[in-house]
Order: sequence, then C-alpha cells, then structure tokens
Amino acid sequence: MADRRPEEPEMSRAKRPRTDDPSQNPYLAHMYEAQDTSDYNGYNRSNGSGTKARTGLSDFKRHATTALQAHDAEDGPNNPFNNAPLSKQYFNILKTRRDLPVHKQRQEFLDMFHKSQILVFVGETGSGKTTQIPQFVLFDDLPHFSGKLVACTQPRRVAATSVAQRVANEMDVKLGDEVGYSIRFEDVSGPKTILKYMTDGMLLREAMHDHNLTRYSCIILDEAHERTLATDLLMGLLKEIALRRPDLKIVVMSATLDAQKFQRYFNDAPLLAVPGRTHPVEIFYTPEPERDYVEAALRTVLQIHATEPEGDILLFLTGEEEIEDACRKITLEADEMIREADAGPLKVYPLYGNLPPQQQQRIFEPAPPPTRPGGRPGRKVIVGTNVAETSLTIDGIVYVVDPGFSKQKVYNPRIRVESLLVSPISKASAQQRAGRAGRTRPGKCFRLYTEAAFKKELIEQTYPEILRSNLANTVLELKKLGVDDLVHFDLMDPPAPETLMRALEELNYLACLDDDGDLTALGKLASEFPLDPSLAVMLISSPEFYCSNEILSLTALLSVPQIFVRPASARKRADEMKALFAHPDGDHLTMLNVYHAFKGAEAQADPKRWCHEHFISLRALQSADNVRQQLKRIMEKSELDLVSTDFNDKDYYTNIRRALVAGFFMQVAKKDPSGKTYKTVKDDQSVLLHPSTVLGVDSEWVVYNEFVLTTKNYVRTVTAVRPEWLLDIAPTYYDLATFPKGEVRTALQRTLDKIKRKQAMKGGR
DNA sequence: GAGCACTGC
Repeated sequence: MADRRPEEPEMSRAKRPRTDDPSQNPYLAHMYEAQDTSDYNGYNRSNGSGTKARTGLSDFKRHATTALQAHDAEDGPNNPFNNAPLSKQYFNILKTRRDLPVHKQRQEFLDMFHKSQILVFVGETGSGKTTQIPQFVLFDDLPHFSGKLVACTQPRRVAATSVAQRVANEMDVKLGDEVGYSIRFEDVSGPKTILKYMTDGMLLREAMHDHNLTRYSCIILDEAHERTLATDLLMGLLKEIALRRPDLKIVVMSATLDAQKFQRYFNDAPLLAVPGRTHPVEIFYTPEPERDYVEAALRTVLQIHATEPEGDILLFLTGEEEIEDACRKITLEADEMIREADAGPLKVYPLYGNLPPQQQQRIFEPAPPPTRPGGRPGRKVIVGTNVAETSLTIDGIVYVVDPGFSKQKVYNPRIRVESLLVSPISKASAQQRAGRAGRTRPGKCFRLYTEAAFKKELIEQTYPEILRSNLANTVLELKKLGVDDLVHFDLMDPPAPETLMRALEELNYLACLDDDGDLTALGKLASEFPLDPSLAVMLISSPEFYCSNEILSLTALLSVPQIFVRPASARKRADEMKALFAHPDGDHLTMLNVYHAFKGAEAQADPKRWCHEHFISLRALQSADNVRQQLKRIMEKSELDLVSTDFNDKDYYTNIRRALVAGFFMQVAKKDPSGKTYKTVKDDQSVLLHPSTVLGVDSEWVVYNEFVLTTKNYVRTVTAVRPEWLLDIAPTYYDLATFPKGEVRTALQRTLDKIKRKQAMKGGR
C-alpha cells in the first residue's frame, strides 16, 4: 500500500461510491425531499400589500395566532415587542430569515403548537430551527403579557451566547434586553427578557430551586439528540412538570435520526419535520478493513491532495498526541509531493479542545494560494477530534476522512472508574461527520472501513452520557430536584441498576443520603455546589479542619484542566519548574503552592509571563480563580466559615491533608508489601502512582484524585495520608468489623491497636 | 516514566 503512486486514481476503482438506489441512501436524502412550493393560504405574499402599521401585539390572542398575523407584525414599521422603530439592518436580515426552510412551515408549526402541550421538532442543519422556532413561539406564546419567559437550551456555552446574539440582531433588540442568555459565570438577561438562551445545565440548576420552572411559559430543548446528561434529566423532569403545569408548552428539537424515539418517549407527541439545507455527500468505503487507521488516514489525505479537485479536507482522529503526530507526518509528505510531483501547497492545522483559542481560530484561515501563478491550487487540511463533529463548523470543507474512531468516556461500576477509551463511532456520528463535507458544496466522505462494517458493526447511536457515567452527582441532583423514587423516574434510557446502586452507596458513605436514601442536611448543602459530591463534602467539611480557604482554592484547582504544562519540546525544563513548587507530601499541596505563588505580587505583576516561565497554564489558573469566586459565594450564602491555620503553624499542611480525607476517603490506596505497586482499599485494584507525581515512594497510604487507565492503571494527583486519620475521619467506611479481609484490614487493625494502647496509657496515668 | 475526546453546573 505504501508504494502507491499519488497520481494513481485508484480511489475511483477501489473505493467505489454506493450505486444502489440513491433515494434510499440516507446521506443523499436531502436531494430527494419533496419540493415544497405551497405558500399555504397565500401566506408568503409580498410585502407592503396594504396592511396597516401595527403597534405591539395587543390584538394577538395567546395560542390562537396565525403565521400571517406574525408576518404582518414582523413587517413593522415598529418593533412588535418594544414599539421602537425598526432598523434597516432588521429588514435586511428579515429577508434572509424568510428564505430559511423552517419559514415555509410556520403555520404548520403553530397548528401543532396550539393543539399539543409537547411537540417534537426535527430539523436538519441549515433549517434555521435554533434561531427561528423560539421567535415563532414568542409571537404566539406572548410571554411578556403573562410576565413569563421562553427558554431555549443548548448543550454548549458558545452556542447559547452566539445564538442569543444572532437572535437579538434578528429581533432588532439589544442583547440582554428582550433577548438574553444565561450560562455559568454569566447572566446577560434582565427584567425585559422574554427569550433566554441557556445551557441545559443552567436550566437544570434553576429547576433545583423551582421544581415547576414557574418562570417559564415555554421550554425549548434544542440539540436533544446529543443526549447530554443535563438534557436527559430535563426531559424526565419536563415530562413530570407537564402533568403539574398544563399551561407549560414544551418543544423538543432534535436531528432526524432518532425522532421517533423522542416522540414515543413523550407519549406520542406530534412531530414536525423540516428539511435542512445541505449539499449531497458521496460516501466511499474501503474494500478491505484497514489494519492501521492512522496510516490509512494519512495515505488517504495525501491521495485526495494529489488527485481530487480543489477543496479543503477534514480528518477525524482521536486525541492530541495522535493529531500532532499526524500533522507532522502530513506536512513532511506534502512537502515531498510539492518538490517531486508539483503538487499544490498544503497547510495542516491541528484542532482539539486543549488547544489555546488563538490557535483554534487559525483553522478558519483560507487555504494557501498556488505557489506560482497558474500552479495547482492550495489546500488546507484540518486534523481534529470530535470538536469538529459538533462544536465547531468549518465552511469550505469538501472532503472528510473518517477512520471511524473516537475517544469515549466509559464507566465501569464494578470498580467505580470512569475512563477514556478509543472506540468505534456510531452510525449517527459517521453521518454527522460525512455531513461536514457538504456545507458549502457537494462533497466526498472517505470512510476507512468497509461498507459491511458500517452496516453490521457500528451501533445506531452513541450511547447517551447517562449510560457511560458515574451517577453519584446525578443521583444527588435528582434528589435535590424532588425526585425521590429514582427507580421509577422515567428516563429515556434508564441506567444499569448496578450503576445506580453504586451511586447511592457512594452518597450514603459521604453522608449525603441517609440509610433510607433520603437527602441529609449535608446532602442538601452539597447539592448547592457545582461540584462532584466528594469535592463538595470535602469543601463543606473543611472549616472543621481550620483550612477552608485553602480547600476552597484546592477544590477550584481540581475542577479545572491540568494546571501544569509539559510541552514535548521542553519536558525537562517543565519538570524543573514544577519541582520549584513541589511539596514532599503530595500533589494536592504542590498545586496549592502554585496557586499561592500565582496570587503573589511577583506573578501578578505579569501573570502571563510568570505562567509561561514556570510552565503553568494561565488559562487553567484564571478559570480556577473564577470557579473559586463562585464557590466562595455559595459558601458565604450557606454560612460556612472561611478560615485558615496560621502558615507557620506545624499543622498548616496536616490540616489540609486531613480535610482531603473527609471527601476522598473512598479514594485511598495502600502500598503493597512488595513496595512497588499500590492497592486501592476495598476494591483491591492494583495501581501505580502516576509518574507525574511529586510524591516519593515512601508513602504507605495515599489519597488520589483520579484513576487514569492507559497502558497501566495509574492514580493521579496523590497525597500522603496517615491510617489513623482514615479511622478517625471516616469511621463508617473504615469499620473493621465489615471491612474485607486482607492486607489493608490487617494494617488498619494494627493502627487501631496502637491508638488503643496509647489511649490506655493516657487513661492509666 | 508520563495516554486529557468533549461538554456542563
């Protein structure tokens, strides 16, 4: 395969496009959609046909309006929602809005909206659903007359903010007035707001304090097919709220594939489908399975460059290292092709979440021009992770190379470990990837697997997040949301009973749930924090250990991405810098040292430079600062004291280590007698300390923040603790009467005996 | 001796 000459047009023979009935090809479906030319009831009539100027929407009857009425009101001259004169820009945008596919079905939408409390809306990309449907709702639901709001949820912050801005422009209002958004750390909405875009997690938070979501007259769940944890929980809640609140309207918006599943779930709610506006994408498969998907991907990219007409390439790989490696290799090979075969210039861009935003933006740079006038056209290649599948859309992509893999979170309830695994993608994902080739013009998608594999081996949909996660946090949230009977809570995909049991058990040990499974006072408090239960419990307990200021900082640091930067080109220097902050008792204390140094005068004088010099991520620290502020406000509201032990006190660090145990007593490992490996307590998993640790090998007992499953089982971010603290701080979990027999129990028993002897001596004196 | 896809509160 490696000796294949680039100019050989093999692809047309080996990777044959599908030739079976094209109308059955789901990827070409949009070519065959019924040409809808009906402008029902003359609704699409031209502008200015003698309709009088209308102010406001005073003669609109709620849930009995027509598309025509809304159309007239939109034509101005004044803004129907605030009576201000409409701008020229407004009318320009209005014209383009009326060209969107959803516009044709406005009346159809309203008819269904009137008849049904819950409505499922399916719209492919380019249909305009995210921007238009909420506006259609506004003109009929008239939330401002009842003092309520229409909410539209998004899985991601960027989507919530950018769509809100766009819709504010479309409605000719200032962002934050009639149209606003609400995301973590930022609420741009006010008393005038009638349409609020928000993250699904944010609406879930609101539901915790208002179980009926009474502020809202209509809730639109967008991108429901993504099945985020928050969306799944919201769907379950909304199903219940709908019964308690007949006045609440619910619209669930999704991509086509699983529409019927949503319909069924919502008691056979009516469904409205709107075609998208994309170009056909031709799909090619490999005739034989590929052994090495990275190698095959590189080969395919280079072959496209050599043989296919102008157009940019998007290649999907699984992770940062793989991507950087592939970028290097493609660049090298392309340079050779340019030298030896007069190929056009090729620019390669990596794209993954960890990339600084500035570098992420570079993918939008135009493809390079020909090296000389009249030469072969240039091309850009983007090598990206799944971010390119959902979060980011890049126009101009004509070729997609899809090896069929992505890293996915998996949860093993038996050993209570979440990990990332390179796994085959789903059919839905493959379709989404292919669709990226048809945004600006007809494109091609090269799948590096056989057609038979696609049909038989790929699952239909990626498993929803709720089936792949530790549910401790979810269960706590549900309890706080007033869902007492978890087993009968109607989720679209109920998680495995074992996963639920594990979560309940974990929360019971953390004393967030009592033995009846009811929320305790501690549990209620913990649910107020946007944190995992163990972190929340550690934070809430920290005043008892005289170090809540420090644990507050540490909790924030543990909730953001890795603060230590270690570029491949300067590993040694980075390690030397990290050593400056190292605390002999562990990584938690080391992180705290970094934070304190960062907040010191020298670093604050020029934080960017200081971080760069010390191989610290400024972004991570700034975001930790943000999180810290938010957590601090919640602590103050909950009347939790902010205290510190004097830095010169010998117990300063000891107190912090003891507080760690209060939340992480279930994440403790003990060194094996062999002295090399560790065993997790209770689960008896063999683990190694992650090589990034500052901890020496002489620590008998450690708490760890996370499990990392790669080639070996590692525990990362570890700090030394003493066994007597475990017995003292978490007596229920470390109850030796019920503790599994083994080395760990024997060691704990010895510790207990020692404590008893000491006490006896004291008492005997 | 180094393995964090992505999102969210």
